[in-house]
Amino acid sequence: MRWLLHLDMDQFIVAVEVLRRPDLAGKPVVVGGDGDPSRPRQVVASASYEARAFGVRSGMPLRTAARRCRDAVFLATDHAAYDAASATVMDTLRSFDVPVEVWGWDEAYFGGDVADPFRLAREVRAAVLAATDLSASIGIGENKLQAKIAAQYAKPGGIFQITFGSWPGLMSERPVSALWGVGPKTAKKLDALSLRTVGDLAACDPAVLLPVFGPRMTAWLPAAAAGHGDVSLSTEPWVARSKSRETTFPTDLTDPSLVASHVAELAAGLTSEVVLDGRLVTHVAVKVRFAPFFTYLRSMKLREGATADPSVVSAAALLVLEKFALDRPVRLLGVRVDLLLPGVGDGEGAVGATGGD
DNA sequence: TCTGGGGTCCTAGGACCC
DNA sequence: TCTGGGGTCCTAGGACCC
Repeated sequence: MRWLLHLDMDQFIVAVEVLRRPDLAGKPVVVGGDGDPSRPRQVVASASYEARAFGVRSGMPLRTAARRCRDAVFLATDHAAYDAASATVMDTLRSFDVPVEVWGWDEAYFGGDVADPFRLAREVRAAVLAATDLSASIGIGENKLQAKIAAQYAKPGGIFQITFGSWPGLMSERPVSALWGVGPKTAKKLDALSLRTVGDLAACDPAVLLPVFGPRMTAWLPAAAAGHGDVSLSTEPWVARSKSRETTFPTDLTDPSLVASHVAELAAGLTSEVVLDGRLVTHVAVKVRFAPFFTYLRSMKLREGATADPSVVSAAALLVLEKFALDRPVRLLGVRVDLLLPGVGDGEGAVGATGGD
C-alpha cells in the first residue's frame, strides 16, 4: 500500500537555538530579526510553545511579542545555523530506503510503497532525534494533503495517520482555512458563498465556485475538501526559479540616489551569488514599498538574453527602477532575479525564427 | 498586532503576430 | 475596409506557504 509521510520539525528555529542554549529549554523564547524587540520593523520568525501560550505568533512585530510576553528571551535569526541543522535532518531522512522530497528547512515528504508506515515513522523520528537532538512530528496519509494535516495532529513529537476513511470525521467541521492552500482571501470568498467548513466545501456544487474562482481552483477546492491530494514524490533536487533579497530600512529612505545605489547593489550582489551556482539571470524585478505601506513590483525581461554579468543586471534593475515615481519615502527595497532553468535554452541567439507563412 | 524575508504558482490584460 | 479568431509573449498583481 502506498503511504505518504510528512515530517515536520517541532518549533524548528527555536529548537535549534535551544540546542546552543540549553538553559533556555522550557522558557518562552522568541526568534526574529536582530533579536532586539525595542527596534521597530522586525517580526517574529518562530516562538517556543511557552511563548505561544502568551499569544506570541510568528509574523507578529517583535515589539508586540515583547508586550505580550515580558519574560521572553529574544534571539536574532541565524540562517546558517538552521541550514546546517536542516541538512542533518534531511540527510538522516535520506538514509532510509524511501524517496524523500524536501519542503523547506523543516519539512519533508517521504514514503511510498511501505508495508508499515507507523514503524517507518517511529524509526525516522528516532533517527532524527538521535542525529540532531531535535523533535519531529510525523503525519501519515494516503496523499500529501492528508499527511501534512496529519502532522499537525501529531504535534508535538507524535505520529498521526489520516485516511480517506477518517478524513470526514476529522475535517468536516473544521474551517476551510485548515486546508493547505486555502488562505484568508480564499476563506473570505468562500464565506460569502456560505461555505465555511471543509464539509460545506466538499459537498458544494462546483458551479457556485466557478464565477468566483478560476477553473483550476474550482476543480481543486472541492477535491481538497474531500481529502484528495498529490501522491507523487519527487526526489529531484530543488532548483530555484528565482532569488531575491529585500531590505526594510529602520528609517525611510528619501534620497533617490541612495535608492538607486541600493537597488544596483542588490541586483549585482544577487547575480554574483547565482552565478556561483552556475545559473544565469533572465529577468529582474524591483520591489518598492513606500511609507506607510504601499508595495509595488515592476519587472523586465533582460533584452540581451540570459546573463551572468552583474553589471548588466544592475543596469537593468536601474531601468526597472525608473518605472517608479520616487516621490515618497521608501520603506523597503527589494530585487528579484529570475533564473534560466538549467538545460533550457533561452532562445536568444538561436537561429533565425524568421518563420512566416 | 504600524505590519520581515524568501520563495512558488496562477491569472488577467495588453501587445503583437498570422 | 471599422472588423474575426486564434496564439504567444510580457508584465502586473494576487494568493499562498514557510
